[in-house]
Amino acid sequence: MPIPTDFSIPVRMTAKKRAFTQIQTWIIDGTLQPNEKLNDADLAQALGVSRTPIREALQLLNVQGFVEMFPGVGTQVTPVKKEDVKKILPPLGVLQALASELATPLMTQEVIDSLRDINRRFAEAIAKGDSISAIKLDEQFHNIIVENAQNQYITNSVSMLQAHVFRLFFHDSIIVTEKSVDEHEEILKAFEKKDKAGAAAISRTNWLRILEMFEEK
Amino acid sequence: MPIPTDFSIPVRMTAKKRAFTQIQTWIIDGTLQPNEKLNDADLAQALGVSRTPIREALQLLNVQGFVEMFPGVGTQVTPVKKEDVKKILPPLGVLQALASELATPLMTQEVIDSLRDINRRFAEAIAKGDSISAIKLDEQFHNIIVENAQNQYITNSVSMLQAHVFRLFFHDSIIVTEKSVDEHEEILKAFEKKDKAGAAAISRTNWLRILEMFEEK
DNA sequence: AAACATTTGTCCGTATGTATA
DNA sequence: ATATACATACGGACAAATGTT
Repeated sequence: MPIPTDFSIPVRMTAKKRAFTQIQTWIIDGTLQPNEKLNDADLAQALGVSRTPIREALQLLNVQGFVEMFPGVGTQVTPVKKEDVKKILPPLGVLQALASELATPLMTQEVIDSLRDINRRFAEAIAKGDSISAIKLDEQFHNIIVENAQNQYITNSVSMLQAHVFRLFFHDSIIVTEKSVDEHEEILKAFEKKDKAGAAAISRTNWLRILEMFEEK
Repeated sequence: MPIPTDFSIPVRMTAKKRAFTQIQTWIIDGTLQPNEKLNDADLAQALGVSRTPIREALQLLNVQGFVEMFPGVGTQVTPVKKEDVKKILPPLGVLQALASELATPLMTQEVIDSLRDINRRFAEAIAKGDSISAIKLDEQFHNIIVENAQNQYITNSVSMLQAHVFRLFFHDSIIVTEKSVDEHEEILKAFEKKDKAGAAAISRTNWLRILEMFEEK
């Protein structure tokens, strides 16, 4: 298992946190392939730390579903099937819809304006065919809505699911289309009209449409 | 006679798992009070193990939101405010509704019958004023539905949220009422009619009603 | 301001369990 | 079946960071 050495080390972090972030990044971007065996001693050497923080990081990644641990046998990157997107998007959709609903009365014009700006850059990224940037901007757009719902339980659940979606997008080159741009704008208009139900409905549609696109392929 | 292979399921009871289960139980039932400081050395001695499995257990509990960790400073039981129930029930409600929707076409009459039996015992517990049993049966009822939705991402999110609900119910003696019994029966009838939308709607109502009850107090 | 006390974070050695020859 | 190799689980000691006197 060749472990890359070209990673940047953010300062002021514990070894555990560094290991967690780095390994998660490697799993999401495919550096560590699905089903790849994870040897804590090797990872420890690659990251220049001992096995303890690696073990702890792997356990957290296990809880989040990125690695599978078989006690006494081994640890490996969770295999990801393309079809998993069909299982992730429905719960993510209903949670995002709920977030939009709860965020509606709390939305200020400033936040809406900044969302509109992100959506503009999102449209540009799509026009340029820059899928990676587009996905990141899409994620950012929805994250801001979730934050404004001011509900930590929703934030936690969503962030976990979104990390998996991100990984799937990366692996299977799922593309977000121009249609999302219009839907985002519709969500913003619903916010401006304080239309809770509308914001929720469009949010859910926005996520489930990706699912439809996927099933057409 | 062939020897069954599903008897060795009792996964090796590791010290970490024991510590995790015990500490979580203590937090949920109030033995460990909100904001109480958790010293890993003390816990290690109390459970007769070293600090390592305690530390690992605390980190898992942290991910689930039961303890807060301040790096280099200390670890404490997450404070719970009664009002948190208002934040937990909405996401739990939409996820349970989604689970009901997805489970509808997969429901067999056998499962529905067993749910009806649980609901009967649920009604008995309420009639006897046995709130603890009632809550547990209510949880069991909904868990079976979630399992039958066959979506691991939903199962994970729900189980995390439900653990917190359980803790709140314990602390604040929130009571489930007879009305839930009828709603459960309505959900079962929707299953039998293969009415996805109906099952989802009633499921969500069932959870949000608890919220209304709470706000009336 | 500086040294102390306490607690957390990390390292590494060892024991235990698992799979394979 | 036994032995061997290997990976994990745990324990105990040291180092670093924080709050306090």
